[in-house]
Amino acid sequence: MEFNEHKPIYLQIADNLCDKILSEEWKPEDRIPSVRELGMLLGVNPNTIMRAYDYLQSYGIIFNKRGVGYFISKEAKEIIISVQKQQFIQEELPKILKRMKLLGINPSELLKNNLDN
Amino acid sequence: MEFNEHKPIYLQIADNLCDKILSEEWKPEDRIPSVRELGMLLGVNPNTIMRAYDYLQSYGIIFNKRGVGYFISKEAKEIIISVQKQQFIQEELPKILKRMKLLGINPSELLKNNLDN
Amino acid sequence: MEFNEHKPIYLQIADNLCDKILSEEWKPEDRIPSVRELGMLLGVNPNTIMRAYDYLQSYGIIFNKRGVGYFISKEAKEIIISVQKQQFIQEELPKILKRMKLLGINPSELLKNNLDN
Amino acid sequence: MEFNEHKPIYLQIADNLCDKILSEEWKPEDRIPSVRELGMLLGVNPNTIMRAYDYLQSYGIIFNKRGVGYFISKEAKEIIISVQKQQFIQEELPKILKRMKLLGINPSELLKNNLDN
DNA sequence: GTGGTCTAGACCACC
DNA sequence: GTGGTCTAGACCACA
Repeated sequence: MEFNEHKPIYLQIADNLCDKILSEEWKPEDRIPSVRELGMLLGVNPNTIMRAYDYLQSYGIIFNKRGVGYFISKEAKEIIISVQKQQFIQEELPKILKRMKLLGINPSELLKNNLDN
Repeated sequence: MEFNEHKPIYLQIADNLCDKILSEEWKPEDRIPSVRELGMLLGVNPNTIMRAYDYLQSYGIIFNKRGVGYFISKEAKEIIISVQKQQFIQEELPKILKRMKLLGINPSELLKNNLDN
Repeated sequence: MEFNEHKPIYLQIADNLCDKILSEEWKPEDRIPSVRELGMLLGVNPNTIMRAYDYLQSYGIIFNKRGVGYFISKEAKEIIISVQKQQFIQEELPKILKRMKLLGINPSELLKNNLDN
Repeated sequence: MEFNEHKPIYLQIADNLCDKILSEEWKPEDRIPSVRELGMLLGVNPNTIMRAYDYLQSYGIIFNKRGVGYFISKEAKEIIISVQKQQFIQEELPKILKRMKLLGINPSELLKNNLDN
């Protein structure tokens, strides 16, 4: 895994996990790697992994069984979608459309070329 | 003006000015507010405004008359468009579309509801 | 059984057993569940149950017959009361009252509504 | 400030700040000490202070002005009271009363001796 | 100056 | 073995 320059690593790790949940690579009740394991794997300090897990737990996306590890929660996928979808549609989309308008980019035309991806 | 959590304030201020240039609220040769004025207005440290102006000046979007103030350059609009357009299409758009896919948002449908804005 | 966030599970299990002794759901000479049984029942590692039993045994609340199991001791109830009562009154109560004061909760009023439980 | 053995330092620091807000030693819009300052003052690592501040910010009790510092939010007091009061009454109080009953402590009598504090 | 992130490494309680 | 907390110290971007 390679990290983007300007976004905190722990958030990138969290996002990555969310993507894997959305794509169902990780499913509810799955145990995710321990902070140490994943730290080794990614070449990152366990504390940083911890922070990512903390972040996800605060949203109810993962949960902890004490002394055992972290697990994907049952509602993980719905939570992620609802949080991100709402944020995307209410906050980001208007900005994007406004910006396209200012830049003179026509959304409809654009889509013709990009929908195949 | 409200500031986004994770983006530097000076960039947000610069973006805001660009938007006003694109929408022709500011036109070539217009004098923009002094660093102090704008700082007061936005409740922001003048140094931060300075940084935004520096940034815009480095792109040739605004220029400085010593002892007088900052002004919009003649080519401001074209510069902004050329820079932002290619960045938008090449870097941001793919990410946006990928994300919409993951979230199960259909771009074409979305547009029907949003084109009126 | 659900476990509190910040208190060790083994202590919560021990407390729970004490409550059952105080309420006489468990009586002297009763045999309590084996470590394995209770572990299964609570979805908890048997070691954790063991630790709870060890803890209670160290206070003389339960005792072990080798190869047979754990049993409630004759003096269990008195021991629990004497230990917990003084700890409650000397240590916890002052904190509780102080906190209620800060939160603007009036102890006397509260009791009127709660004494029926 | 002295720290309790078994509760995380960062939470004790957060609680302490809450107490000061409740008692109006700190008021809305006040700037609280920087993480470094308070770290020095308490003989604690700045990271630990940071964690306490993070925690409080997540409840909206304090907020950050970037590059400037942390400030008490307008609603700080109400937030603290509502959070703690609800937790106290709904979660802790029933346990306390149940425990007193089991231990044979009479709430009404107790109050007579303690209300003077 | 401020906070924010990250590392390396330690120690601890708990399972 | 697991997570959780803490320290010391570094580096960075931002105001």
